[in-house]
Amino acid sequence: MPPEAPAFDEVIHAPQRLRICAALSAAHKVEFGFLQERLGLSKSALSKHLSHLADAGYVSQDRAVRDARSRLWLSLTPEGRRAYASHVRALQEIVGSTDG
Amino acid sequence: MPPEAPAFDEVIHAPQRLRICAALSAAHKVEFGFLQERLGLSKSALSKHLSHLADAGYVSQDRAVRDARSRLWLSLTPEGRRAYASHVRALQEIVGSTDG
DNA sequence: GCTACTGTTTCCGGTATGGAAACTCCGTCC
DNA sequence: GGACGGAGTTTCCATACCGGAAACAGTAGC
Repeated sequence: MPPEAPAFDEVIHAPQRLRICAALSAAHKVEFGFLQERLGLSKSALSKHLSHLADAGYVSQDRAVRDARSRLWLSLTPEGRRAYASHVRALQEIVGSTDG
Repeated sequence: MPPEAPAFDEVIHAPQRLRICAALSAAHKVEFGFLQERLGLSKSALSKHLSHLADAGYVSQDRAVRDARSRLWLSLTPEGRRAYASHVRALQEIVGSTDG
């Protein structure tokens, strides 16, 4: 199966969501609190970004108990992985030969 | 001189401005009309984005006559090139090992 | 001066963004 | 079971961004 054409995705492109997707793409699951601390976001801001990504079908949520507390675990859906990879390709296409 | 640390730049990151910077980085000078057609932007939108970049010191403007018309030529300032390259590095750092 | 073309600025409506605070849920503990 | 506290969510609000349309300004040529 050939890779689909790069597609610039405004939902993913927003700075914080790009970071969120990058973090999620590097792992199977990531805890809400870990993301929050890593990105330096408030709970409400992170929650809103995650809702945004979930509405797009890019992120799925799971609850699990750790340290006697229910916690939220996030992961990219297959569609989310595709969209993220596609967006990264779109970025690479835009910056082209730019020598970072 | 070692390359400066990657710096994520919100001014550059906006989708259209990222494209503008990419286009400018690939050439010495680019005509307003060429940019407009290439990016599919309205005159006002492009003008505003260029003002934004110029305010940040990233873009310089030059007027020259071609075909009996005064036209605007745009180019990245040295600072603009640095900031753009730095932003691209920041993006690469974020997406990390993502296989585009 | 008048016209035509190149950009710029203003006006306006729609939307994104983020912090603070109120609120919901749920597991723990007594 | 009821109180407590942590984990996220939603609401409220204020700010900023964004883009189209239209009015405006500057310049070249007649």
